[in-house]
Amino acid sequence: MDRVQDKRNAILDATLKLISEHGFHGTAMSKVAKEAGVSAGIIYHYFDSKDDLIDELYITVKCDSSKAMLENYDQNQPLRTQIRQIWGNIFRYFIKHPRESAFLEQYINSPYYRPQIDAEVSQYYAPVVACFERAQREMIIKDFPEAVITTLTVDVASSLAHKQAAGLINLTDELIEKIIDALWEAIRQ
Amino acid sequence: MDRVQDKRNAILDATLKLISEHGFHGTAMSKVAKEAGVSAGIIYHYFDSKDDLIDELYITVKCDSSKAMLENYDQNQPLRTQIRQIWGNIFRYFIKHPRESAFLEQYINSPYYRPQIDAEVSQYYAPVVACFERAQREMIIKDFPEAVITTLTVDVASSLAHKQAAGLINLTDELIEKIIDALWEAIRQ
Amino acid sequence: MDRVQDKRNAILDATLKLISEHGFHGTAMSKVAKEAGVSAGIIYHYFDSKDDLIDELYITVKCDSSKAMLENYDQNQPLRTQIRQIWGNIFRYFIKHPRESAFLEQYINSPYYRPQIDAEVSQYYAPVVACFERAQREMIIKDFPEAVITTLTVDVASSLAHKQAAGLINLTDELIEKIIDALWEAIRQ
Amino acid sequence: MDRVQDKRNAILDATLKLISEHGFHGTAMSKVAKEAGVSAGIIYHYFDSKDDLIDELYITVKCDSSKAMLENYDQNQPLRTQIRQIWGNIFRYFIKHPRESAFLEQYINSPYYRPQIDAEVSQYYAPVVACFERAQREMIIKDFPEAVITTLTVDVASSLAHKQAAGLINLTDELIEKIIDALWEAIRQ
DNA sequence: AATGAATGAGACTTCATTCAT
DNA sequence: AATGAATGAAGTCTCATTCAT
Repeated sequence: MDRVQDKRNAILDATLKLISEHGFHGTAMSKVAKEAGVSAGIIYHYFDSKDDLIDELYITVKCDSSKAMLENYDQNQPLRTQIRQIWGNIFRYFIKHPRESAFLEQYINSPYYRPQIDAEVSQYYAPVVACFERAQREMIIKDFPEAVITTLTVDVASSLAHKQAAGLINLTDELIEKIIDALWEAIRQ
Repeated sequence: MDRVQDKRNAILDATLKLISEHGFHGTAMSKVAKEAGVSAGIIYHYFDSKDDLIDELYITVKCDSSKAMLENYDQNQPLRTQIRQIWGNIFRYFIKHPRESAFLEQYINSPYYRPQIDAEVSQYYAPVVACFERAQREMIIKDFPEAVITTLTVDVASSLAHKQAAGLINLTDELIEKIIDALWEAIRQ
Repeated sequence: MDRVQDKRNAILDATLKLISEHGFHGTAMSKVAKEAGVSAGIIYHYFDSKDDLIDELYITVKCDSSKAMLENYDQNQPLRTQIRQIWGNIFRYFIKHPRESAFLEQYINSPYYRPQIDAEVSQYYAPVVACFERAQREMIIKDFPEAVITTLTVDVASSLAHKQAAGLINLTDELIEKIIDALWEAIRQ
Repeated sequence: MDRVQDKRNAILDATLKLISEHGFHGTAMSKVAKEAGVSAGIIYHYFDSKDDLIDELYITVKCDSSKAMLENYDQNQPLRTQIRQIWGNIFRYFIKHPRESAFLEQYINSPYYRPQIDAEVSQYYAPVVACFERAQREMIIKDFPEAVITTLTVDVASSLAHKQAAGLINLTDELIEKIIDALWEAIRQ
């Protein structure tokens, strides 16, 4: 069982590495196999197809990032503190995981992405969504649609992390704090 | 002369349409030719390779969008008005041009993108950059690096337009105004 | 193992046949595949490219012909007998193997040929070279550079075999003997 | 008329240069046009096809080399002197004209070559052939078929010139004299 | 005579997927 | 569960040749 999961994960890791570096098109299944240290054929034992492998990778990364968003999350803190904690987590996650960041951006902007796939991972986001909804009900933040909130949080963080990885910016802790301050000003009421 | 540009543009248009719908990998040169109503071979008369075609399309779209940013731009208005005008232009451009929006996002997040290519189009951005720099010198907006400003303007607008095109959000004029208000709060000093 | 070599050899054989008949340009990879009874893709499992396939074929044929040169070669015989034996072997080889002969001539006179590639097969020629060098040291034959000796042996034989294959000449055993006699007169001291 | 011949010759020259350097396959008609300073279309005004162009080039080069063979040829000299003169001419021609030499070798060893094409140029060879036939009748040289004589003269010279051009040998005047001496020993009776 | 844009067949090569072992 | 040779469709690109101008 464990060994099985190891091999499956090795394949996912190899795929993540190669796609983040060379894109979907630049990532041949044979290269995934070599990078993962397995045979080309066995990938099809764990995944139905290349598309399925990529979808599964998306779900895996999305789950990981969702969990990372809630690190040190404390519902007893003031909502402003909670939201800032989530933001900080998002920023740190993407900066620490440039591969995941690059992969997610590619995936979401590619024809692979179908909104319905997010239904499978929405449960992991639930606490985050709930937190923002509560803040809206309590009129602490503005009444934007969820998609706008996501843009101002996940997408901004991912975009900045991407620029960091490309060397276009140097995101120090201090700068991150300033950006979080700014974003807070944007959504607070 | 005119005819030559017409054919070149027909190829670029076809490429834009197909890539925005089916991605880089899903866009075969033979399909571009068919969509543009030309033979497969002639594409290579106008462009060195598929990569070159895509790079040229990026530059073309980037120029168009840069020009659109400065529509009705009036340097005699207050800086706050100038910046809000630019933002409005960006939002409207991406919403009106979902193909360009989708293409740009795919391009930037793909291995095709190399920061150096932006050097070729930076001149078109110059007035926008100058506007924000002036606002920073006059201490009207916060002293963020340019990349952060770009994220909070172009990237946010592009991301929202993308969600609009996917049906995840309904960007009314009123909502756009509210988002611009919020972003202004984020960067104002 | 054996099967692997079989398939590789089938590809080399098919290439030899087609190139000797239709030239490099007239030999498409798809035709090689059909002639060899394999799929088009598998050729690239055994060879990097068409160029590599052709280079490998050259090395293979060169090795074969080198070995053939030394058939019944006996170092204890007088040097004159040794040299005549080698010449006879060369003539017989090229006449018996018109495909190899035609291929070698095409290859050597094409842009494929780079002198350095012969370094890989020079070891097989070593005994032949050594034999002629000994004959030069013992002042039995003239002191020509190696390239001249090669021309008067391999190249003349190849050229004659080519004409034989084209029906321009009828190389009987008797005529071959006479030509060998003549060549011996040319190089003897 | 003159201008017409100039353009035709420019095309032939360009073809000779490119084929001698890059082979038949590496010589596209568009490159010939560019090298000759003419448009791609006009080539088909002077030649029926690429194959025809190459055949015409062969005939042209063959005529030139045939004429060169007879330079300073004097029927009143002893036959031995006449033959040595021809040989010297051949050697000098090929060494001075490496492009022609390289082209001829490629052509003859390619599927382009059909023995019948030589019928068109045989008239130019006639004096040379006649010279060797006379020498055979007078029993000054051995009674080899014409093809063998050609091999020992034209082919040997061409082969050596080719090696000279490739830097594999240094054909000094002295060495050429020695090779001619050797070849004379080969065919003399 | 001349141009060079245009055509389209066909070349080389890649790669997702299968299957005998 | 695993291998990796094998398939063959499909992709990018080239180029001999044509033709409107």
